[in-house]
Amino acid sequence: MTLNRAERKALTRQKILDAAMELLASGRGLDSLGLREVARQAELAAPSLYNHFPDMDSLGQALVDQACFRLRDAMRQGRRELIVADPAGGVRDLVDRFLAYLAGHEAEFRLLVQQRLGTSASIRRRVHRELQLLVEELADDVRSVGEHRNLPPVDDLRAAEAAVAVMFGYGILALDMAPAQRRAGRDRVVVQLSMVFLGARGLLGGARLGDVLVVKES
Amino acid sequence: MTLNRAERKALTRQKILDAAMELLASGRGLDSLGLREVARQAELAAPSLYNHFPDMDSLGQALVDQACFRLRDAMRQGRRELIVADPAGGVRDLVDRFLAYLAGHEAEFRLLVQQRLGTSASIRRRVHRELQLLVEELADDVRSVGEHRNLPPVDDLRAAEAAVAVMFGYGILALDMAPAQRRAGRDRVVVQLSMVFLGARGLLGGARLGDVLVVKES
DNA sequence: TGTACATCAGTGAACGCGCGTTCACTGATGTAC
DNA sequence: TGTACATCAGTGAACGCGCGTTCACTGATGTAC
Repeated sequence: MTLNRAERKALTRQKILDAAMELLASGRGLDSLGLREVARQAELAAPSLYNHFPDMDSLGQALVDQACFRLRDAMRQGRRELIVADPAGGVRDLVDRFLAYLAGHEAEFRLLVQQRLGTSASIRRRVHRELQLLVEELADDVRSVGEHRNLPPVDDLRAAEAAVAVMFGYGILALDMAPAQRRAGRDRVVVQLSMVFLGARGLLGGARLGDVLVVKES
Repeated sequence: MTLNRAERKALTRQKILDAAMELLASGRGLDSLGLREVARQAELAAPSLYNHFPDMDSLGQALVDQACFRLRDAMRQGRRELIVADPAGGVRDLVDRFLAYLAGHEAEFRLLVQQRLGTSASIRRRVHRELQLLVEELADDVRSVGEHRNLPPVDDLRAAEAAVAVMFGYGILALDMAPAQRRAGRDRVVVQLSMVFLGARGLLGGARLGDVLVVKES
């Protein structure tokens, strides 16, 4: 396992990214990271960072890219397992996947959510695009459930958007919770996503707000 | 209109807060604001700030307090007008109030949302408490609609939470939109809130995900 | 395989700069008599 | 009302500090022959 120059360089680059994530893990914001501070954490001389990133902004970009990649990777694990056979189980599974991601990638989640409102327009767009992909994948799942069960169609994109908003909203609160408390919130999110998906079917079925909905006899 | 010393001091304090908000309005984060920078914007000498705030953290607290106050103030305007007579109109009205708030208080909204994930635990709690109050007021409205129309009860707190999550999620996206585009998104949010509230009724009516809901004949 | 040269990731010293904070001071406002 | 003193919001100069960045340099790795 003797490495050539390019491989060593890639390792150092990753060491820098890891060092920056460690600093972010303490709750800091991307804007407040200093070059010297990251270098210190990575056990490198400050000027060395210039061999890998022209400035702190592009380091930030790289961090966000990495976090985006890992979010989608995590949310894809085990997708579409139960949902067709058991929509309610599918929602629970979705929430559990999200909670598992959150438990394992807290700092990255915080980074992504923070950067939806960050200073850099390009990073904001990057994160929004990533979340849009998440929404679209979820919408696909919603649609395929409906098709396999011969349910009336549904505005799946809107429903998926709302579902992601609910999950992320809970994720933000969960960052300040102890693990047990987090798990206790699971049912709450499951209920809220159920509201969204049930309501989405009802809405395209012609219901209006204020109507009483009942299960259709089949 | 000759002012005494305390009144002048209060004015200067507000001038400092306004200066800080102006800096934040350009998209900057609270952490990155410097004391000298704020002093410059407020047209004061740097040490003057110490006469009003012991440090930058407490200036941040004051900014967040102000933003919290204005958010609830704005969201209360015209509350409960239409909702009892016309639930769908009530949702539209809710969304419009939120969009009006957003249009008029962009920097404050950004500040609040950023600080849900900020460095200061006390500020995070402050914002979360404020949003919780917003949720509870909305839940009250949802409940009163149900009561006046003899609808089955509903998990109004959960529904209101989901609704606020959806609105805020849209608000974040809207910060990067032109005004016309923002208004165009109104219907999308209205649809999503309708999903939530309709689904909430269905859910407590015993429906499960995957069921088809129809309007109950009365 | 051996040798001479090129590349380039990482270094330590140095720079100028703006930061937060302190201090003694100013002068207008407020208070006591 | 007038006078003497106290208060205190705001100031300008000065401090030490860590920052981002530049530079010439080192020495291991890679390449050409």
